Amino acid sequence: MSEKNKIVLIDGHSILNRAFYGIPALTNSQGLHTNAVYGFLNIMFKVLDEEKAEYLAVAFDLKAPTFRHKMYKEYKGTRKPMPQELHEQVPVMKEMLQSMGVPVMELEGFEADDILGTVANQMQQEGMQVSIISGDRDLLQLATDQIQIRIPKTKAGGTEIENYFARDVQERYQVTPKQFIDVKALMGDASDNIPGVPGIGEKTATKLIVKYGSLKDAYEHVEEITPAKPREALKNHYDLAQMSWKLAKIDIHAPYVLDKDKARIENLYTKEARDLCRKLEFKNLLGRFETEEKENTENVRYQIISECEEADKIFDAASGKKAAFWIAREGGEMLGAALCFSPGEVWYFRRGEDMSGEYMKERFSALAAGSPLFATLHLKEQLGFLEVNESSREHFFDGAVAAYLLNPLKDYYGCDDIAREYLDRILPARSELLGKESLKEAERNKEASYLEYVCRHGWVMLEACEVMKERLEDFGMTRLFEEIEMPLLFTLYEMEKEGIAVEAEQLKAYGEQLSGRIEELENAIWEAAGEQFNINSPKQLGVILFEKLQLPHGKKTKTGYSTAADVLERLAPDYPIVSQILEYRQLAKLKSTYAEGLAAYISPDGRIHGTFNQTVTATGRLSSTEPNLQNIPIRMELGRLIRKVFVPRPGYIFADADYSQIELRVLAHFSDDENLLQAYQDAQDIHRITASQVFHVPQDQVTPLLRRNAKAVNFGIVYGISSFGLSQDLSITRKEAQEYIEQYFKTYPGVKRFLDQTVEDAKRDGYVTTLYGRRRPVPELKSSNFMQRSFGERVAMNSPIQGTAADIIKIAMLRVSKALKERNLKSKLILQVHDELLVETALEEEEEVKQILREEMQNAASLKVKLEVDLHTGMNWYEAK
DNA sequence: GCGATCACG
DNA sequence: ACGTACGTGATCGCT
Repeated sequence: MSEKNKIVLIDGHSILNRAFYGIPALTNSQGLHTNAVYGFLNIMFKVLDEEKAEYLAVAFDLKAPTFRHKMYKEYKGTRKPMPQELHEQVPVMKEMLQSMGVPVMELEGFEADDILGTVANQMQQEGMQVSIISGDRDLLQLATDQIQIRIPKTKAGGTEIENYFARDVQERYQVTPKQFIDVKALMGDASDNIPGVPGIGEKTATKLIVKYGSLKDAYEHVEEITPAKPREALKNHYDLAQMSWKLAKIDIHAPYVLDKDKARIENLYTKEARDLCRKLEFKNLLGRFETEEKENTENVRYQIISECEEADKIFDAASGKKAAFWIAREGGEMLGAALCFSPGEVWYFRRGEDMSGEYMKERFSALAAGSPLFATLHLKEQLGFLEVNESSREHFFDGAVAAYLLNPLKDYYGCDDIAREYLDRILPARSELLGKESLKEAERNKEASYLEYVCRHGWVMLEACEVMKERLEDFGMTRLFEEIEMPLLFTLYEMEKEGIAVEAEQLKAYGEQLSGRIEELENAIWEAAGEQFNINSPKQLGVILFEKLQLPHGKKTKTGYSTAADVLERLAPDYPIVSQILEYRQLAKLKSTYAEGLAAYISPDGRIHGTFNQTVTATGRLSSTEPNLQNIPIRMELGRLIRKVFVPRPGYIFADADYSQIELRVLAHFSDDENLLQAYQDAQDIHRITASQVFHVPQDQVTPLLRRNAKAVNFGIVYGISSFGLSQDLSITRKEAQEYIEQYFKTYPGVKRFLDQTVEDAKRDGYVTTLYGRRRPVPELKSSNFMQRSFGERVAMNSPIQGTAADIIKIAMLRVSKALKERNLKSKLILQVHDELLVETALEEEEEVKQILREEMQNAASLKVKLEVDLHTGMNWYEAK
C-alpha cells in the first residue's frame, strides 16, 4: 500500500550523472547510449519499491543561465559540460518519464536544486513526508524532520542509499542543515566554482560554524578567531563569503508550484513506457510490466491448419509466390511451421496425426523450389527439416544472416529485433510472450502466445526481407550476401552434419593420465602452501601466494591480486610452487575443457557435431560452439596430443591446409607498400625479412630474438599497433616499443599511410569495410572517452584485415566444397579454423583433394601478393598439422 | 550472471 | 592523464 502523504522528488541530472558514471557503457542495438537512463530507472524503482510513496516528480536543470550566473559570472553550477554519450540520454530520460506520467519539473532561471527545495518546502507545509533523491550533498541543507535526503551509492553488491533527516546531517557533519550553507560559503565548492574564503577548507569551516553558529556570527566574533590565518582570511574576504553563501543557498521560494494531481503515481507501467523500454532493450525492466498472455495485436490473421487436405490447398495457393516461413522445432523435432505469402495472413501448420513431419518437409521443400524468394530467420537451424536441392538454394533468404551483415555488432538477431530495426514495429520479446518456457511447453500452456510467437516470423520476414535486401544493396553488400554468406550457410550445415570422429576410449585414457599428475601437483602445492585450498580459485590462490607466502605481487585485478600466467611466469624461476601451479593450471584446463569437455559431445555415431556460428563475430569470422572446435590445443606439446583423438573414418585420412600469414598478405595488398610487396615476392620467412629490414641486419644474421621481435611487431601492426601493447608482449619498455614501431613504419611507409587513412575514413564514415564490402561499424570512434576512442582506432585498423582474411577463407570453403561435389568425391570439408581447412579425405582421393585444396585456396582471391597454402595429411589431426 | 583464466587464430 | 594489443568460447569460483 502506498503512504497517502509521501512524495518522492528526484534530482534528474544528478541521478543521470551518477548512473552514467556508475554503470559501464551500454548501448542498444541501434547504438543509442542507454546506461544513464537504465541506471536512473533502477534507482527510481528501487526507491519506489522501498518507499511506497503516493507522489513522484523529477526536477531537471535548464540550459539557460540562472540567477546565480547573474550574481557571479564564473559560476558553473548548472549544466556542467556533459559528455555526448550522457547528453543524448537526457531527452530520452524525459520521454521515459513522460510516458510513465511522471511530471518533469523545470524552471527558467533556476536550478533543479531550487525547484526541489521549493516543492519540498511546499509539500512539507501541507504535512507530507518528502524524500529527495540526489547524488549531490549540497541538497543536505534541505533536510528537516519531514524532508529526507537520500543519496544512492554504487557499492559492490548493488546500489545502497544513504539517508539523511536533519538529525542525521548533524550527526554526520556536526552542523545543522542550515549551517551546511555557511560551511560551504566558507570553504567554497570547486565543482560549482563557488569561491569561498581562500585558505579555509572543510575542517576549519566546520570548526568555525560549530563554534559560532553561523557565518554572520563568526564574522561578528572575527577577532576571537585563532589561529591568525583563518582570522585574517575571513576579515579580508567576508564579502566573498557572503556572496558564496548566496550562491550556495538553495532558493526554497522559487516561483514554482507542483500540480499534485499530476504527480500522483497512477500507473508507471504504461504501454508507451513498455514500448520505450523495449526500444532501449531494457530486458530486465520489462519484467515489471504486466505479462498477461499476449494476443496478436498486429492485425494479422493467424490460421491453424491440422489436416493435409486443407494444407494442400494453401500450399497450392502459395506455389510460385514470394513467401516467408518458420519452422517451430525443439530438440530435433518439428512442432509445426508458419507460412506467410500475403500480408496480414499467416498459416500455421500443426504437425500431428494427419500431418507428418515428412509431409511438411516435402511440401515446404517443393515450395522453396518454385518460390522466387523463400525467406526465414536462422535457416541453418531449420535445414534438418527441409530437403534443399542445389538449384533451390538460391531462393532462400535468411534474415538473420542479412541482419548480421547490416550490423554485425548485435548479439542476437531475433524476430522482434528485425521488426524493430527494419519495420519500425515494436514487438514483445520472446521472454515476454513465452516467459522461460520452452516452445513445446508454451504450445501446451500458452497457446495464443505460442501462436503469436511462431506466426509473427512469417509476416515479419515477408515484409522485412524486402527492406533488408534494399539496405544490403545500398550498403554494397548484395554480392557478399548472395554469393558468399547465403551459399556458405549450406556448406556450414553440411560440415556440422558431417561432424568429426573422436576416439572416446583414447580421450578417456588421456584424461586419466592427466588426473594422476594433477593429483601429484595438487599435493605438492598444498605441501608448499602449508594448507589445503582450492587451487582453481584465483581468490584463494592470491591469498596463499601474496599474503601467506609473501611473494611479490604484480598487477592487480578488480577483485584482488592477479594470478594470470604472465604474472606467475615472472615468479616461477624463484619459487617452485609457482611453477607447480602453472603446470597444474595447464593440466586442469586440458582435463576439464578438453578431455572431459569434448567427451560429453560425442554423439552415438562416434562423432562430434559442433556448431559453426555465422552471425557472431564483429569482423566476419566464424565462431565455433558446443564444443568449440576452433581452439583445440596446439601450441604446447602436451595439449597438442589431444589432436590424436580426432581421426578420419575408416578408409579415409585427413588433409589439412592452412594459409600462410594470410592477414599480413592482406595488409601488404591493402597498403600497396612496395617494400612489403617485394618482401612477399622473394619470401619464405616474412618475419626474418621484416627483422632484417627493420633492424638493419643482413638476413642471415637475424638472431632468433630479432626474428621474434619482428614477428611481434608484425602482429602488433595487424592488431592496430600501440607501443604499450607491444611493450607488454615483448617485455620491453614503451620507449623501445615505440622505436620499433617507428622503424617499422620507416621501412614500410605504405603501411603507415594505409593505417592512417583507414582510421581517418572510419572516423568520417563511422564504419570500416573489407575487400568484399563487409562492414563493421566503429561507434567507439565517437566516444569522448580516450580509452574507448583508442580502442575504436585499433578496431578500425584491424577489422578490414581480419575481415578480409575471413572473407577469403569463406570463398575458399565454397570453392573447395563445390569442387569436391562437382567431381563426385566422397571427401568432405569438416572443419574451418580461421585460416585452416580440414578435409576428411577418402584414401583414393588424396591427390585430387590436395590439389583442390591448394588450387581453390590459393585462387580464392587474387591479391597483389600470392596466397600460400601449407598442406599436410595424416591419420589424425595431430599428424596432419 | 560475471570476472578471471586460458585454449585457439 | 587516460591504461591497452585484434577476434573468439568454455570452465571455474563466487555472489
